[in-house]
Amino acid sequence: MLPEEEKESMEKLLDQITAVVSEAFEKAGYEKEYGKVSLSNRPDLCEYQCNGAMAAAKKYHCAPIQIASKAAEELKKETMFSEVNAVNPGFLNLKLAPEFVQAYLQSMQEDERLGCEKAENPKTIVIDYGGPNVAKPLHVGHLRSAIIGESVKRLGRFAGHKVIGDIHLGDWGLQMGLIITELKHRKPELVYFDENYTGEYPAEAPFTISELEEIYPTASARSKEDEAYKEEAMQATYLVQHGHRGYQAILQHILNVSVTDLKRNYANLNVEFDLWKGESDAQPYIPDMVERLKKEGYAYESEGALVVDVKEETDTKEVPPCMILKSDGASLYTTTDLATLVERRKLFDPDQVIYVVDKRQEMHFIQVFRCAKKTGIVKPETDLEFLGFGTMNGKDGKPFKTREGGVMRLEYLISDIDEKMYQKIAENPDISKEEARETAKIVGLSAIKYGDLSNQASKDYVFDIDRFTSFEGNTGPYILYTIVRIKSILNKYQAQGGDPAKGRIPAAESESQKALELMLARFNGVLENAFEELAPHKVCAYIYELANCFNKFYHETKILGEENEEKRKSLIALLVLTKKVLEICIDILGFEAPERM
RNA sequence: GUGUUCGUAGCUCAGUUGGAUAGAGCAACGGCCUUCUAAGCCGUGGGUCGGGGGUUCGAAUCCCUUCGAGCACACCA
Repeated sequence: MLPEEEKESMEKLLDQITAVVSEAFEKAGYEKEYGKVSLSNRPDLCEYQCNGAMAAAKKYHCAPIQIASKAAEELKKETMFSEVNAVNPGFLNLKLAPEFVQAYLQSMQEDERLGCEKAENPKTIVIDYGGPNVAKPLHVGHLRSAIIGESVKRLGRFAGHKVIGDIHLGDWGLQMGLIITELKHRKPELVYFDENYTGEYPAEAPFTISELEEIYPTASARSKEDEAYKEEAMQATYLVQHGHRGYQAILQHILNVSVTDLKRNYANLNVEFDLWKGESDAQPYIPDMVERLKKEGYAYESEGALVVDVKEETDTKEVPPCMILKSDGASLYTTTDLATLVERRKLFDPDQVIYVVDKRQEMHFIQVFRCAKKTGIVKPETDLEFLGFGTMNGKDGKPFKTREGGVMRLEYLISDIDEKMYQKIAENPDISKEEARETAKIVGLSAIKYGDLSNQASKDYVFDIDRFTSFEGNTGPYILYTIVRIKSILNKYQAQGGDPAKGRIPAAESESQKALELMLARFNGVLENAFEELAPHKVCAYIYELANCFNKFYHETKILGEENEEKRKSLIALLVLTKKVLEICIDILGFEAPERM
């Protein structure tokens, strides 16, 4: 392999400033640690600030303003800043020179990754998200896991890690027995129920997806009233889990039919999984795992069940033991999750496993994680991460329901929103009906995803269709609208014979342009931080601010109307960069922008 | 009961990990389209950061306490 050309990595803007300020502290006779710089929280006074002098005052027994002033003396020699002020009680207020910002953005523009470094030591990360049950339609409860998980996956990939998304299907347990039982009652003549049948089973499933979606709730309801029926279902569950040929063939049909349907649904959400594994895939790993836990003395019998203690001294509350086998010897949720970790280690040897699941499952994962660590199912250094999300509530603050009080099917929710979006877009007479339909889908998805992702994942949030489809303010459509505006200008520029790729970033000439450029410069830092904290909402907050900055700049600045050709070119370059940053960010959030809207 | 998360404008949410005058959007009111998309921009009003105490130069943020809400507490997933 040829040695790659050594490319100078692009240090984040904040780090560059901090380095210079730290040096100034050192030159002034103070420890450089005090030179940490942060974003200004008083934009009226400065762009960046350093509060270190206040902390240093104690150590050096003098007034903070003196320390700040001395550091400021040093900093005034730097060309990086256009303004350096020490103000009471000891703040150091900084403004960057427009030329410095210009140069920074210029190197960002020339870098394919816009100044984001790839991780030097890429990690292998498995993300467990989605988690739908087969034979049941997706409902709104599945929305958050899919949306958040997808975004975290993309954040990780963009950071240069090897990220594997696993849907982790719920394809094991009583539900399978219920479906088989109901099917047997309805169509006892099927070969799957002929115990003497030894031939090949049909390739065609004996049911469609809509039948399947009806069979399960029917069976589930009946099992709650009919003891014998439930008994039968449990027996069927046992048989399918212990190799009954006909039943396993049905299981395969259920899986195939469901997965086909799920793939279609997730594709509509722009969500993709690398792995379509399920709970059933982990089953083969259970016997050996259980055997080992027993042999090595981790697992013991308690009240008839097989458990592993996972208490820790620092616990502020009782953490019940992690149950490996029920008293009847059957496996359960924890068993499957542990076995899945065994499988994942064998197949991928991940450095990190992230579970994007409802936060109410936290206790379960505490137990699983501790048990996995304690018993060596995962390596000590494997990072097991619980990314719990809150409930999606309706306007009344209670879990989201249909008007009738039932669970809202995801498909219906999406088509509702698409329809409202279509009405709005169809108002534009220049857009054909077909294009309006397409655009409505794209914009609708942005409304749903942005509405979700702009909230902190861990908190409950209110899903208000009216608000999300009104498209004003801090919404996905607002972001898209901003991108579409830029596209429109760039298209016109090209139509006039201009080449958007040609220009160089300008030095800011106005307040609004400076603000826009400073915002663009934060890009790499924001993405890095968002991934570190597994916090897509920080990407949302960033693009919202960026879109605000752009729209203000747009409003004040003639771009195509700029007479000076060189200036016009460089303004276009600034638009191109803004567009790139916005597009990368929305791609990470999992949606895209239309050509017009 | 034990533990845990949370409580910020009428509503929905941020708050850069302890900094200066707590910010957005919606809703309300006012202004800006013969000129690059008005799904936009500019402006006005709206707050005891649930209450109380503490830690310190400095608290929405950390500690204690109290009130209120959600959630979880081994044979479901």
